[in-house]
Amino acid sequence: MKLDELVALLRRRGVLWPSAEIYGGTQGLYDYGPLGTRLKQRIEDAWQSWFLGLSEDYHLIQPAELLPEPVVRASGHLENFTDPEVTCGHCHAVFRAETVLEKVRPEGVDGLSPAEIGEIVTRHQLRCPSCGSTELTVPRPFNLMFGLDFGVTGRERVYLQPETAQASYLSFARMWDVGRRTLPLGVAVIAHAYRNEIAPRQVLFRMRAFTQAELQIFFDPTDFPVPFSDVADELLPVVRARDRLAGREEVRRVAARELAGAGELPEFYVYHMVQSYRFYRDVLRHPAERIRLFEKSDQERAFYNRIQFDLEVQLESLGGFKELGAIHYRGDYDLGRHGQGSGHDLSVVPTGRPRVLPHVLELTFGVDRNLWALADAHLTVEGDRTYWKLPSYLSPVPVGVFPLLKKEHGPAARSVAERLRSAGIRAVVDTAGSIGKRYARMDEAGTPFGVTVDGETVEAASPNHGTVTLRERDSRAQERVPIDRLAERLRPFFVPPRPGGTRAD
RNA sequence: GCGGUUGUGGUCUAGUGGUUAGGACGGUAGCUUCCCAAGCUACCUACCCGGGUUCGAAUCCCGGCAACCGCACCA
Repeated sequence: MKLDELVALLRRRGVLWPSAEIYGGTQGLYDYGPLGTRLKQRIEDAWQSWFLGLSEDYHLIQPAELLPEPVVRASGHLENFTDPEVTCGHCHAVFRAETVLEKVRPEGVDGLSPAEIGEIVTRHQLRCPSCGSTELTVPRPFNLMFGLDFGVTGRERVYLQPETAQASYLSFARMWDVGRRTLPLGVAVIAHAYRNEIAPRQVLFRMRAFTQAELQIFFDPTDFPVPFSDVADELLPVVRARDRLAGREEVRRVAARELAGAGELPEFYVYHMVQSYRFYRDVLRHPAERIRLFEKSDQERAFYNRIQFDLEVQLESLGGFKELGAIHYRGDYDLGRHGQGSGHDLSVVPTGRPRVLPHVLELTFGVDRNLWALADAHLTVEGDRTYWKLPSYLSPVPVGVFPLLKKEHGPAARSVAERLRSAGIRAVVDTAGSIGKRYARMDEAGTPFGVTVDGETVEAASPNHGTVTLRERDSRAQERVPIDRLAERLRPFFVPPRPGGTRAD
C-alpha cells in the first residue's frame, strides 16, 4: 500500500493522527487513537514476552524520562548530539560542519567551539559544497536534545532523554545490588525518547517523541554463555559491511554457526542476532524474505559500537528496507563514561570471578516504526476486501460479537460478549448494518475472530442451541462452537510467543 | 534547514472570481435482512490558519502552519 493510502486508512480507523490536529498539526508528533494505543501495548507486550523470556535475569524497569545535565555530559550526548552547522549565505544550503571541514580537518570537529570552526572556514577559504560560494557563515550550535529549566531557580538544566538506554546504565549499580549479583544482567526499558529532529519525515519513522523498547545486557566479556546450539543452524539473511564495500549489496543467507565461526563474530552476538531475527519472523510475522540484518561499517556506526547490525524490513509504503531495530555491541563505553562522570566505580565482582567493568549488548527496537511496519506488512487488499492480517496476540480487538439480527439476537450477543470478558478476553459487540458489513469492518481493524449469534443459538428446540458461529478473519472459515467452550478455545491465540516456545497459530 | 508540489466533510474527490459548495465511500437512526460491504428512508460532517486585492475569494496575491517528493540530516 502506498504511504498516503496507509495514512488515510490508519487515520480513518482511529489508529493514529497528527498531534494538535485542530491547530494544523505539529511536525514530528503523532497521537495514537484507541486502536493504535491497544496495538502499541500489544507490541510492547510481545516484545517483553520474547526478549525478557531469554533469561530470568532480564528485568523491565520504568525510569523518569528526564536526565540531569551531568548525565548527558558523561554519556557524550551534550557534545556529540550537537551537530555544528555551516550555512551558505549565497544559496542558503545548510551543511554539517564535519562535512565542510572534511578535507582540511579529517579528524572531525568534535570538541571544537563554533568560533573555532568559523575560524577554520575563514582561514582555508572553504567553499559551499553546493554552489561554490565562500559566503559560509559562522556555525551556531544545534543540539538535538530538548533542554528544560528544572527547579524553581531555573538555573538547573535537565534534558528529555534522547534514548532510553541511558536509564539502564544509570540503574546498573542499583540493579546489581537488588539482583542476584550475577552477569549477564539485563535491564530493559520501554519508554519515550525525544529528539529535536531537523526534518521529521515519513510519519512514524522520524518523530520528535517516540517510544523505544531496549534491552541492555551487561556481561563479562570473558564469560557470556549462551545456548548456541539452539540457534547454530538458523540461516540469517545478512548484508556484510565488507561485501558492500566490495560492491555486493545483496542479502546472503548464512548459518549462525558460520557467522560465529573462526572467531569472527562472538557467539553471544550471533545468538542475539538469531533471537532478534526470530522475533521479527515468528512473532511480528514479517515474511522471511523481507527481513535482513544489515551490518554497519566502521564509518557508519557510532564510534563506541564495536559491532552493529541493523534489523531492517522491506516496506512497500516507504519503498525499501527500513531500520526497525538494531543489535549494538557497545563495549564498556557506557559504564566507563558514567563511572567517570559520577565518580562511582561501576565495576563489579561476580561470585567466584575477578572484578570486571561489564560490557553492554544493546537490543534496541523502535515501537512506533514497528507499529507502522505491521500495518505495511499485514494490511491486505484483495479486490474490494481489506483485511489486516495481524497475529491474534497483537490485535487491538481480539473478538467481535455480532447478533445476526439486531433485535432478535442482540441480548444473547451481549451476554456472549460479557462471558468472554469475564474470561479475560476483550470482546466488542457490533450491531450496526448487515452482518457482511460488520465482518468487513472487523477485518479492516484486524480482529481475528468473529462470533455470530443466530436463531439456532437462542432457539431452545434447536440442536445447535447454545452454540455460535466462529469466523476466522483470514480464511473466512466458519465453525459451530458451544458458548461454554468459546473462551478456552480462543485463549491460546492471544498469548504472545516466547523464545523456544511453540506457536499457537 | 533548502528547493519543488499540494492543502475542500471521517476518507477519496468535483468545483479557476458570483454554486443552496456537488458526488462517492463512510457514520448515525429507522425499516428490511437467518452469515460475508445488498436494498429503502432520513440525518451527519468540509473550503488548513491569518492578512490583502475585489462590489464579491474555496478560487488571485502575501505570510504562517502542515503534508508529500528531492537534497541535506538522522550521537
